Amino acid sequence: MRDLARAVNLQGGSLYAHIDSKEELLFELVNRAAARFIAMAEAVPPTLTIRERLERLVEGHLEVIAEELGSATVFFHEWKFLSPALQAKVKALRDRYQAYWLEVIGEGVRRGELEVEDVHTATLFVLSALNWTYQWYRPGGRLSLEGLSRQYAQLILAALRAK
Amino acid sequence: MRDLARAVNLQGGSLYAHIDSKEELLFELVNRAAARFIAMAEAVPPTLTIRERLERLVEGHLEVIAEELGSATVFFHEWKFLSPALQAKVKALRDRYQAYWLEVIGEGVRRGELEVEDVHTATLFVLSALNWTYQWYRPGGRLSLEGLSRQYAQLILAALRAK
DNA sequence: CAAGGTGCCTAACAAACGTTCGGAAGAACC
DNA sequence: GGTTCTTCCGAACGTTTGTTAGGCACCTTG
Repeated sequence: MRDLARAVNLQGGSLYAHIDSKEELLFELVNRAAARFIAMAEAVPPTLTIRERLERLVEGHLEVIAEELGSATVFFHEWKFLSPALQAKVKALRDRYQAYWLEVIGEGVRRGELEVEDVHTATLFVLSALNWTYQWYRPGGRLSLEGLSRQYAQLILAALRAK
Repeated sequence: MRDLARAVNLQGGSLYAHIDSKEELLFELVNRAAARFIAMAEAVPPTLTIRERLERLVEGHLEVIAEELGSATVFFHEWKFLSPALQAKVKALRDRYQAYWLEVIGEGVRRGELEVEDVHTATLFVLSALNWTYQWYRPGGRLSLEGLSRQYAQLILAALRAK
């Protein structure tokens, strides 16, 4: 907390004029990150083809991670340290986001545009590959965000056997 | 440290009859996990087909994660908190493991059995998908380890456009 | 101008942290 | 049989942790 305070030019105790607890702060951060993922996903028009929707989702997901690498790291790691009540709230958002992906992939399979053995496992596979990028992707690195998005979309569409 | 001590029926201070520091303990754990991944990979006979080698690597990777979910979690998260010197040692092992995967995938591409735009990105993609499983896979869950391995191998081979 | 509110400080709190130390009890070795 | 070694305890150390409290300076509002 004293580190956070210093980062905004305050003394440790002064933070508590603005927040109630460290946990509230953590929740706020994690919650905002989750909300960004959902907002991104729900902004993708369902009228597009499955392929296009997936491409947009991949790009959007990687964009959110890239734009706030710091928050993303906290988002993926520290939500476990929230109280059960707050943890449940975050989990609800996460599930909603995952359900969105599942829905898109499921719809693709139903239309015969994708082909996977199990939609649930396939969804987890895709999100796993995307989530882990926060571990190694660094803006300004060898790979641009656009390049990464394009290649990842390609790999994911191939994995889902897109026609 | 007091928690760790209690887990082996000792008092906090008594641990220090056996170890030098908390960091040494963390390094030991992280190092062993890394070694397990490498040992698994290097036990896969290079005489097999590319497809078989990848299937074995996928299964092996998921097995290591599943067998020590706790260690895996620490391995993936806490290595960042080691001193630069120890961090470098771990990083060397991790790079060696990644290089092994890169070599197999690269060889597959060279032989025309796989087809990817960039071998390096494809390797990161595959390892990303595999690594993240520690976040959600739980033994005894909906999906058996065998089922998961088989499906993941299938998804990965499709992503790499295996012939 | 008085009154209240806001924003921040310094100081302190209790608890938890990693670690050290002296000593006690038992096992192993000459 | 005495000595050394090992294993562990209990207590303490200095630091860091999240958080609270009292007070000062400033701004806003009646």
